[in-house]
Amino acid sequence: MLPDVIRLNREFDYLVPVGWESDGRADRLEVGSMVRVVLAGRRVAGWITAINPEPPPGIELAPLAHLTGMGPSNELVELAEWAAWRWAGKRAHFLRAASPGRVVTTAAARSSPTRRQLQPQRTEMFNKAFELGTAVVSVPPDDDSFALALAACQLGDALILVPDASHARSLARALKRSGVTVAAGMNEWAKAAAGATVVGTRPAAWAPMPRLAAVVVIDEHDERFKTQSTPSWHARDVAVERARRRGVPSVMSGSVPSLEALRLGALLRPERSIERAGWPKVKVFDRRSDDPVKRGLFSEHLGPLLRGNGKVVCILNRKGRSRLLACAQCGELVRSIDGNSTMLIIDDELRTPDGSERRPIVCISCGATSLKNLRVGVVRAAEELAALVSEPVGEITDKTSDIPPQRVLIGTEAALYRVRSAEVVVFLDLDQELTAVRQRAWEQALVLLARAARILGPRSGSGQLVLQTRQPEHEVVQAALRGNPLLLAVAERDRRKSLGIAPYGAQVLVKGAGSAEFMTSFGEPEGVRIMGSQRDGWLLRASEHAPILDAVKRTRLPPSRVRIEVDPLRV
DNA sequence: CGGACAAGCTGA
DNA sequence: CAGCTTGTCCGG
Repeated sequence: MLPDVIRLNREFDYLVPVGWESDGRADRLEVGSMVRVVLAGRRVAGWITAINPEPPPGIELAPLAHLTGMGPSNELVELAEWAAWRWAGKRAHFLRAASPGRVVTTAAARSSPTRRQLQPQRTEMFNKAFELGTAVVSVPPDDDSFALALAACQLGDALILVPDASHARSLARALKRSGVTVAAGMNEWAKAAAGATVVGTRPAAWAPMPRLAAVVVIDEHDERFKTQSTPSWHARDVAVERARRRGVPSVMSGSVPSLEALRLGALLRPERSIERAGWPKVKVFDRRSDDPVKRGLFSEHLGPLLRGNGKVVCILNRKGRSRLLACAQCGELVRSIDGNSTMLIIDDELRTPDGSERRPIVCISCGATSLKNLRVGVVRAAEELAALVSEPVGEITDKTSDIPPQRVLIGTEAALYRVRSAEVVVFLDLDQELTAVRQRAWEQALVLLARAARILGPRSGSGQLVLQTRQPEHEVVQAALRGNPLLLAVAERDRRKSLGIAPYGAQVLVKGAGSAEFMTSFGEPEGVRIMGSQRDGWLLRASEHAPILDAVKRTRLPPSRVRIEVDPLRV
């Protein structure tokens, strides 16, 4: 058995108490069962990881103290071992994730609803996706994913992951109406353990699925699938690996296919005309061509557009503190030579955040020496916007619970998740998203645009997406403009390949008080590049995960804290 | 992780 | 040398 003690991370052998044979407990005991034992004088919880192992010689075994209840299946115990390797965590972390929240002694009886004849909405594309084994399907931004989920259910019990709890609820309800037996994520663990289709968010990747027949990951690009705390595992990757091991198909869907997904499976996309029709009309306002004197947060073309009748949502993300500089003369953003990072004024010169490039304070496109700071607070922006449209403006942030009644709203990206529909969505400062210091900044920017597209509706409707930017030629802008998310994927792939970052290379960050000690024990394994002291830690790089993760697994953990982050979003 | 026990430090 | 702190080892 493996104790539920993270630092311990070692298995111990115990005897099955004699009494358990007669009262049936021995029959319920299997790999994954949750038990309590006495270890070094104290009672600890843990999981059975092997039955009848060869105990080490010369040790007198103690009996198990208590059979708590059901736990992860044998299959999930093995998957937990893989995940512990993949994200440099401990098995106990993942076994916890795969265990029921409350004690479960027996699986619920499998309810067999009158399996109404399903109305198959199986489109050609989804069908083909399941035949491929592992596939990515590109869907329009406003796709509700019901058809894909239903197609999966027709193969048998399906594991269906969505990023959002309310989406999970509505999808579960819709599937039930179609006659599918559904368990709601880990909350209905016992029901899932009896055999059901599971619909849930990130934790549901670990739901018990005795008759798993297919895996579906909806909006696979969504960052909510990745945990914030260490080990920060990704539910999409867990679910796809789970399907692969089980030999069942997995299909990932989304309107902005991630490179990770494209690496895992083959891409299926609708005809271009259909794909394009799913995105709204897009207007791009090039801020560089605005009157340099009056240039504020709003393009001069914006006023007439916003004074109409429909609902308007303006997005101004305050997230991140990075300032953005532009030439006061020509409006060009101050960027590095390769254009990939923005520059800031440090010690009276321009520098990239990593310090690799520096130059005097001069605009490279026009030679002017006066720059201006583009950052504007959202409160101020709301006032200016109210003046522009001559009516009150409502504000939405991540703390807003009720949507303000005003016709015109301004807010952070949270607004895109609150508002259901709108006539116009304006990204007041798209450049802020495009230049954010995150590895997936571009992908995330397009995800936001897709989110906006969802509330605006398809091209055939009246919704309009407005982008204010100084980089109208940027792939993110072009992808939205043409309703072709793959335009960005292609550009991103080339960029990441050349930088050697995920999924075309592995990066592991080692931080914390014990990191120096850890690195001594880690050594210098073949195929791993060790980049010295990044801030307070080390960055390990390799062309793939295995050389780093195998070595991490072999490395002894020092007593003081070490934080190991696999494929960090910020480096 | 947390307990056990050993080696090291302090003060009378 | 008791009494306490700090370090290292180990659990079935």
